[in-house]
Amino acid sequence: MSDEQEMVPRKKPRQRRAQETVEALLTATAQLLDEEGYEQLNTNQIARRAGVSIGSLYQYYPNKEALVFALVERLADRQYAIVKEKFAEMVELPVEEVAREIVVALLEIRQLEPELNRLLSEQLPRTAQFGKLRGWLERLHGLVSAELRRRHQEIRPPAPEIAAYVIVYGMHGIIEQMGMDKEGEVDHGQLVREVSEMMTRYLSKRSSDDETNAMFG
Amino acid sequence: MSDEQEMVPRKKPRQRRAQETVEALLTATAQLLDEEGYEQLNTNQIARRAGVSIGSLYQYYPNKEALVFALVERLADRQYAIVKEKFAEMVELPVEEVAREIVVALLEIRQLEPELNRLLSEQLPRTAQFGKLRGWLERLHGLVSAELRRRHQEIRPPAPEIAAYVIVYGMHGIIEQMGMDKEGEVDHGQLVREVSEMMTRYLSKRSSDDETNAMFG
Amino acid sequence: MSDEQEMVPRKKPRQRRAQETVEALLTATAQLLDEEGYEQLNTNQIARRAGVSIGSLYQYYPNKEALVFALVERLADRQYAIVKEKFAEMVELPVEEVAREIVVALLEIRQLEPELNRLLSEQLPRTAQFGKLRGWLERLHGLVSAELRRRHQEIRPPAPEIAAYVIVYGMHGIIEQMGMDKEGEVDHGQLVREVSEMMTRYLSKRSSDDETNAMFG
Amino acid sequence: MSDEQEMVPRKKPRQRRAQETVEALLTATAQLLDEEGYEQLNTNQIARRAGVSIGSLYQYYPNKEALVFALVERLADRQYAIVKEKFAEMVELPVEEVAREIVVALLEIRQLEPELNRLLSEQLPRTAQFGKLRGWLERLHGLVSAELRRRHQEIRPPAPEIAAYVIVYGMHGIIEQMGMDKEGEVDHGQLVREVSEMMTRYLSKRSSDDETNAMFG
DNA sequence: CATGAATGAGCGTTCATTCAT
DNA sequence: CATGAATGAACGCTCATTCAT
Repeated sequence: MSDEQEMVPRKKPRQRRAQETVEALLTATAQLLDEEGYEQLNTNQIARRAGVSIGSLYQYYPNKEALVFALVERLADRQYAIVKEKFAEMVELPVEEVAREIVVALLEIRQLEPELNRLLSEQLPRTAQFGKLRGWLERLHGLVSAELRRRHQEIRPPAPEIAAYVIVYGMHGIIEQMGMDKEGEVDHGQLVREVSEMMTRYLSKRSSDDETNAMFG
Repeated sequence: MSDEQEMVPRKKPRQRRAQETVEALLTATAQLLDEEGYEQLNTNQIARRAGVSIGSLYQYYPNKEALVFALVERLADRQYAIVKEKFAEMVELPVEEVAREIVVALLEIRQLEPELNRLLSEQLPRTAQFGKLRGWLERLHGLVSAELRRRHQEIRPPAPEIAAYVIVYGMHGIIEQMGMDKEGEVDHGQLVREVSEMMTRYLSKRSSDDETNAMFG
Repeated sequence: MSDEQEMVPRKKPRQRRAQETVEALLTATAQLLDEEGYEQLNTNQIARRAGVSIGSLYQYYPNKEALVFALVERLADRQYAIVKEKFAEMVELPVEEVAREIVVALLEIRQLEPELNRLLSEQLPRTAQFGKLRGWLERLHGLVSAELRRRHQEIRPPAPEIAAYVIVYGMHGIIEQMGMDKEGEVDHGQLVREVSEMMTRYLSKRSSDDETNAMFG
Repeated sequence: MSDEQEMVPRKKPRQRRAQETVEALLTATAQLLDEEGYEQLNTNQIARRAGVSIGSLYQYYPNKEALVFALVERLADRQYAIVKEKFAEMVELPVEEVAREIVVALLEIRQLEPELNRLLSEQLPRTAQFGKLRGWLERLHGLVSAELRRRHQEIRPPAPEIAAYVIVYGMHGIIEQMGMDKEGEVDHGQLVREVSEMMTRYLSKRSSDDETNAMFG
């Protein structure tokens, strides 16, 4: 249906003025995506808002998908870069702080561009063409799996992939909802503490291995 | 642009033949939503696929949003009905089993119509117009909050709303990802056990009350 | 480049008013082809001239090629029908009258719709997509070959295919030019006589077989 | 729309590098005319194929018509030059050889650049703007008329203009079709002999002067 | 009520052409 | 003179919607 080629920019901007044109197009795309939604988004409108002729738009992007894809790609790449960096700093920390660090890192990432994040996850279909939007979660899952495997003696959960899955996608569900909350509806500070607590408890060897029986002794 | 009125069917089908027409339209809508995506969806195509004239389609639905909205509404209502029923059964159970029951209930709900669920959460924007798609989560959050408040003496977390938030949206994040997993990629049985463990531990009074500091003494 | 499908009408007009729409479109196509040329021809203009909405045009024809193709096809079919009929009448005639009859028939055919004929052969590219425009000449070549073979004892030329080729395409070249002549530039009556003479002489067994030597004894 | 001025190159290339640019543009034009057809032809594409910037193209030609016109003009001029030369050699020959010589000359001309010839007569509209493409035929008609008038005592046909018309356009029709034949479909050697025979017989005083009636006594 | 022909606003996209660098 | 970024008129075509039959 939509070739890989259709997602790819048509030509790289070489001159500075071309770079500015591209920047204006992406900014306008983000704005209109917010105001109108993905479906109503259209190239004529984007060009007008960007103060650029429709012809120039088509010099650089073959269609609106490609523009949105560029937005997604930029964001995903920046977010994954941050995740990787955080993980490098994490190797030295005790496991209980790791849990909290992941929570904080995911929040920070979301805060990097909260509007764009909200926008893209609200408006875009979660289809293959925008896989990168969620794709960085898979990469994060890989990192967390590896880290948990490295620390398997310090933690409880048997299979690192499963534990990482629960942590990454569970936290993502919470954070995504936080991104949709209206101001003051929920206390995000408290939420962060509770999410950390949940993750820490989940990873902890303490408590009991035989779960509920021991829980309420 | 999308008034509340625009979402509402034009008239209720009274005769049986009319009921069949509506059914055919909704089935065709679901099929084409899957095959083409929300954006490409169009009324002429839906009518053709349903074996119904375009004029007849407009007898029952004023536009394509209304068709999709009907799909969403049906599903959301059926899902919330199940949730309420489960909760009625839950009041008698010990708290640790409540956690597990919620997990199981959410999975069951997702399994009710897994394809339609995947379809709708993949293809539709998460905007106000399709709020019902996520809206039942809010209602679930209300139910869980109430239940946790009722049991606040049995559990650890201080604020029931916060705890319910963490549980509901965390689990939803995990289950949504499970819905996207390819066959055999992850062991869903193990996942269910681990998610239950996580929720149970999170609610448990044991371990530490003063959070992580006390956890690893 | 251009699929066979692209040439084919989208749907057959069933109702009378649809038939009128199609007729108006083809008439407008012919007019504008004359006024503007094939390259400048465009669907919006055709629809406007036909007094029909652009949407209706696209209900019946997928693009301008298909419209022009329909024009070509109609003409080619009518012309070939005439040729076949003429040939049926010709079987009884002596060979020298056959030559004249072919000349007259080709002229009549051209006179059937002289403007449309001029138009199409002036404006259209002689590519595969409009092959039918010249295609009927091939069919005519087949008929003439067969007739000459049937009469091979009455005529001179050794190979009927070659003779038919010379006659058909030679005459076509002359008639095509006649179609382009401005009024009064050349005496078409005289031309017809001379062309007949040429063809008759060409087919005749008389004169000499060893050509030029005997010609001017 | 297409002023005479629009057909004319903007400036003559003086330096050698400029001459190469023009050459590259015309070569690219011919290639793309073949690959895409006249309608799809466009200046951006021509410039790209020629390895020249679009700005440079517009230094030399004001539009795509001018490029194609240049191609036509070159060919027409070269072809007419050959015709004139042939005719100069022809004045001494006996009339029967003249007929054969014209056939041979027309074939040679067509063979001069068979691809370009096929291309241009296939792809271009036969309208005033490319009149030169057929225009040399008119000039040829003039030459043949004059030659036949000069020799009117040696030949049969009453009016030299009519005879020249029949000969020139008849032969052109045959030769044009030969240019479209697929390899091996028809024996071109035999065709040339038969065409010569036809023309010779047509011009010959023998046989009958009073046309067909006398032919088969 | 069902049908499907007709409508036309409006988005998608191209490409001839200009002009600052 | 060459370059190629930018322009925007204008054509291609779809699809939601209406309405006569």
